[in-house]
Amino acid sequence: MSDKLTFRQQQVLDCIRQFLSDTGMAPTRAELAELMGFQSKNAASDHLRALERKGYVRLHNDRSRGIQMLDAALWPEDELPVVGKVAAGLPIEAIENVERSVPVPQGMFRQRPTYLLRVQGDSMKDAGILDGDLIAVRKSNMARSGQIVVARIDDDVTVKTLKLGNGSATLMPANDDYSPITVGADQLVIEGIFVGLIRDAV
Amino acid sequence: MSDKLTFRQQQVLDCIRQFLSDTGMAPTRAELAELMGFQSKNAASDHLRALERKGYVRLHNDRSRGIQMLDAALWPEDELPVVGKVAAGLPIEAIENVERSVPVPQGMFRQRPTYLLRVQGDSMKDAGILDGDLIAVRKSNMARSGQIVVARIDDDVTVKTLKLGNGSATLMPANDDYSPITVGADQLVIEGIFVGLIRDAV
DNA sequence: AAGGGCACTGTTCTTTTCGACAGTATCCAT
DNA sequence: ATGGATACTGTCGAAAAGAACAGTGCCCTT
Repeated sequence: MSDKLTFRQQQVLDCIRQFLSDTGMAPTRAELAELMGFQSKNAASDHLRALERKGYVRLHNDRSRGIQMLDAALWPEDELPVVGKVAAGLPIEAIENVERSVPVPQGMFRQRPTYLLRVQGDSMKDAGILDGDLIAVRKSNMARSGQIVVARIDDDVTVKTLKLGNGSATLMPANDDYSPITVGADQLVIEGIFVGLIRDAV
Repeated sequence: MSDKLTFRQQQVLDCIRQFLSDTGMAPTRAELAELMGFQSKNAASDHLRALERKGYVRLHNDRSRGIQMLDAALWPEDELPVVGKVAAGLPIEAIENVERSVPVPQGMFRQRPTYLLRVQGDSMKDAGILDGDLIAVRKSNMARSGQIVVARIDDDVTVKTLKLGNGSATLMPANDDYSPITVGADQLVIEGIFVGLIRDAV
C-alpha cells in the first residue's frame, strides 16, 4: 500500500504528527526545518515530496501548512492479526493461523500489542479472561514472575500466570478446576506477555 | 465551560470542522469567508475572534491556518468518551464526567458502543468484568432479560445482569459476595447495554 | 565509473495570509 | 437614546510561506 520509509523520513513524519497533535496545524517548511535541525527549508520540502510520493501525506499546492496526513500515516500499522487455533509446533504468528485482523488504535493499550489471540477454555476465568475473548499479546521471550503470559510447553500453547522459582517455572491457572503446571525453566518457551483484553458481547 | 454560540457562530464552527476533516488543515480567513458566503474576510476574522473568546478554538497569532479546535468543539468520529465516576443525578454522559476519550475503530464490537465506562468494584468479576476495566456501552433505555446492563436505581449507577419478572426487575451480580437487588420495574432506569470490554494490563 | 536516490545548504521570487483600520446596519438591554 | 454585541463590507501593508532553481556530498547498484 505505502512504500517503506527511510529512517530520516520516518523521523520527519513523526515530527509532523507531533506538531499536529500539539498545535492542531501542520508545520510550515521553515518550522519543520527548525524542528529537524535543517539549515535550509528546502530539506524539509524534499522530505515532504518524498512522503507524498510514498503515499503518507498529501501536499496541497500553494496552500500554507497544506500537509494532510493520510490514513497510512495517521494510524500507522494499526491492524493486528488475530491468531486462532494454534497449530502444533508452528510459531504462534504463522500466517496459516491468522483468523482475521482487527484495527487496534495506537495508545489503546499502554503496551503496544504485537498480535491478538482468541482464548479457548476458561482456565483463566478468575482473572477475568473468558472463553472467546481476544487477548492482546506483546511478543517477548522473557517475562517476570507474576505476569500473565502466553507460553509453550512442548507443542502446547496456553495462557497462564507465570511464577518463577529457582530453576523452575510454574504456570498458574485462575480457576480452581485446573492445577498449576511446574516445569524446568528450560522446557518453557515464553511466546508473549498479556497486555490487554477485548471482549465483544453477543 | 464554554459559552453558548449564536446560530451563525455554530455554522462557522461546523464549517471549519468540515474543512478540517476534508483537507486536514484549517481554512484561512479568505477560504472561510468564501465557504460562508462573506464578501469580506474580516467577517471571518470577527467570527474566529468570537469563537476564541468563547473557548471553542485557539488562534495562533501570525500563523497561517492557525485555528486549533479545542475539545469543546471536537468530538471526532471514532473517539468515544470515557465516563468515570458518575455524578449523582446527572445524565451519564454529562461533560463533567468525561475522563478522556479513546479511539474505538468501527467494527471492533458487533454493536457500536455509545460511550465507555470505567468499572468500579468487582461485583461482576465472575462475568469477567474486573475493577478498572473499560466497558463499552450502547445507550438504550430498554433491555432484555439476561443482558448485562448499566442501570440506575435512584442515583446509583451499577453494572449488573438484568432479570425481568412480571412487574419487577432484578439486578444480578456475578460475585457471591454480593446480593441480587429486586425493584419495581418503574424504579429502574436502564442507561445502556453492555456490548464489549477493553482491559489494559499493567 | 557512472547514474540514481537520498540528504541536505543557500538564494530568490511570488503568492498567500494575517492583522489592523475604517465603515455600515441591526438588534437588544438599560 | 445610548451603548454594546452581533454581523458584516472594503482596503492596505507587512510578514509568512511555498515553489523553483542551483549546488554539494554520500552511498549503493549496475
